[in-house]
Amino acid sequence: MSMETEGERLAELAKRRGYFFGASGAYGGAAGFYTFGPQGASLKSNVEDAWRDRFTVQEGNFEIEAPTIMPEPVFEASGHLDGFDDMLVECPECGESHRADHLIEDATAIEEAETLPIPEVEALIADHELQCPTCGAHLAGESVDDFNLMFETNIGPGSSTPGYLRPETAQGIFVEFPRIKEYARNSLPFGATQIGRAYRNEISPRKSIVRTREFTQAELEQFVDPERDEPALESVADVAVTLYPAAEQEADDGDYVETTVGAAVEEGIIGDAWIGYFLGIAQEWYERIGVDMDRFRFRQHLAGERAHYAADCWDAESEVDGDWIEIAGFAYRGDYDLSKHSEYSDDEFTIFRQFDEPKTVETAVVEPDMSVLGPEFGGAAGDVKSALEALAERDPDAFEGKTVTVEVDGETHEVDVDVANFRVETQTVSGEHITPHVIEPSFGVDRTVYTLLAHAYEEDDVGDETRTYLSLSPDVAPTDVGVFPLVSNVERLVERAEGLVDDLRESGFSVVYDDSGSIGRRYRRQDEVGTPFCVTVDRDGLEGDGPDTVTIRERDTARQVRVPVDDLVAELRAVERGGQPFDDLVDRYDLVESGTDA
RNA sequence: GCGCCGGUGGUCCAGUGGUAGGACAGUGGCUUCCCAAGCCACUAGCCCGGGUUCAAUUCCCGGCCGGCGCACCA
Repeated sequence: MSMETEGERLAELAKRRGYFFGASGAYGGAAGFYTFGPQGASLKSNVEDAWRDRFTVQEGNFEIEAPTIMPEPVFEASGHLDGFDDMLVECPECGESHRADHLIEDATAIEEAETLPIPEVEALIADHELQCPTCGAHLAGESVDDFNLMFETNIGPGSSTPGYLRPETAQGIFVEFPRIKEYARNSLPFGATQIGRAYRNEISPRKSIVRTREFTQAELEQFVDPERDEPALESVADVAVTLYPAAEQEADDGDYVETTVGAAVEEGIIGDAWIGYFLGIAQEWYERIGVDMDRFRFRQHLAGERAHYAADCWDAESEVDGDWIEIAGFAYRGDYDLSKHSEYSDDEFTIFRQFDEPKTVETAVVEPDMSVLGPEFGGAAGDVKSALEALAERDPDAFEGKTVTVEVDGETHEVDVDVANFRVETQTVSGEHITPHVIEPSFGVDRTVYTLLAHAYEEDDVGDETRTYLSLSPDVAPTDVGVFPLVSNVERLVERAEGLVDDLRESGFSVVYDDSGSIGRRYRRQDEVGTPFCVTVDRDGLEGDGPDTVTIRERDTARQVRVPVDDLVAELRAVERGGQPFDDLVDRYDLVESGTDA
């Protein structure tokens, strides 16, 4: 085994074989941007399809596609605008970065230091002789850098309508909640999904496609009634998972907890049943698409690591080169997002929930006689009315007497109770508006692709040389099958092979035809890009007594079986899509001896 | 953003103050009935800008890109 890392081997193969490579290379490149080549684009698309099938279709959820650019108020509401506009100053002594605006707010009477221009912030640091909170070194003279992790743009001409490239796909779902809930016929629970690009102007993109400035997320926002809705936990209760709970991470001898989803929820290791449910189906999904489950875990966020709104949060992590990569996050976000958008926008982000039994409530109401209030209070009449309504709700007893007193703009006004038209009404209330809670499984598609490639990378020693192959799952492999004539100088073999290519493509397979060089070379090419099966047309198959046959070769073991041409599509379909093991073909058909072992 | 290291055909590397060589890959041809075989021919490269110099891929400075460490990852 060579000294280079998995990541380095992978990067080399990815460039050479068209999986992914740094983008815009002809112009020197741009850090943090990658192009997926023909193989990579196909693999990624297959991963997205597999995700869509599991998390949208199988769950009965709704997929949407929102814009990648949204106007500024969206991000004011979501909190991203504040969270991204950090002014950082780095300590010259200890290297620690600190929020410059916070330092100033702590040391002065200034409250919104964040809004100050940078030169002024630098001046304030010098004037007040601010020191590094970590080591006490003086920060005067250090430059203050503005870190805005969102890409900003202008919507339309001019700069009057600022917009931002979304830093996560989630906001697209939250913002459109009022529409989506109509589509869901105003009933909880329901889930909305989105697969799309998100953008973060990372300070320092790293590690190949693991941390980029433009990436693809697959997110599910599960909207639930926190008091009534429960997940179908029993369907995943027996799923075995490797958990790394916060308590174990903090313990000196902390270890993984090997358990089942059901037990973990039961024992409170997983704090919420919905989170448990999604960990369960995610576990099964990752396994199906080819993540090595010996290099996979669910890690709970530490208390300090969680976003302030998240009650419980787990990450799915995969191991590559000894590092754990976050490939998905599962957060219980409560009503945080919808409440914020309710507050900031003109729409209601609530669902009407009917009571089991209609309730009878007594409500204090006022219906002021405006024909009296108008002449009496003039321009203030409207405010007086509002004040009366507010008072009735707050303190019905205030209307006990003959007159009632309200205060408007510091002036006291007295109104006859009769004019206010106060009364207590008995109303039947059949339900209430609630803000749904949100459970958010959020998947990083690029990181998943990276994990699949890293975990699929295999090397076999064959004689003196090394056979490299990607043991990709047939579910996601870019090419389903390679088709070759055993030799290219026999016309019959070429024609039959080309005919099979057409047949297989018509049957929905992604097929590569290759007749160049030796057969071994062609097998190796397909091995290296992870094509699970190769079909070879040879003379023996056309000259036998019985029906014509071809061979099917399995990538990982290089075993071959000879199957009748007429059964080829059906057999390939079974091993490609149906999850039927190749062993089954080996049992039923003749094994073909090959010249060398593999 | 800071520090260290690096950047030569598609990929991986060697090398040089007088513009470059290998391996693998690729293309065409010959050969070839099962695992990167062989033969012939071919394609294809010094990251960008500035400086020093008669001359820079080579030396110097800056940038860009990449790797690692620190910070950042809401």
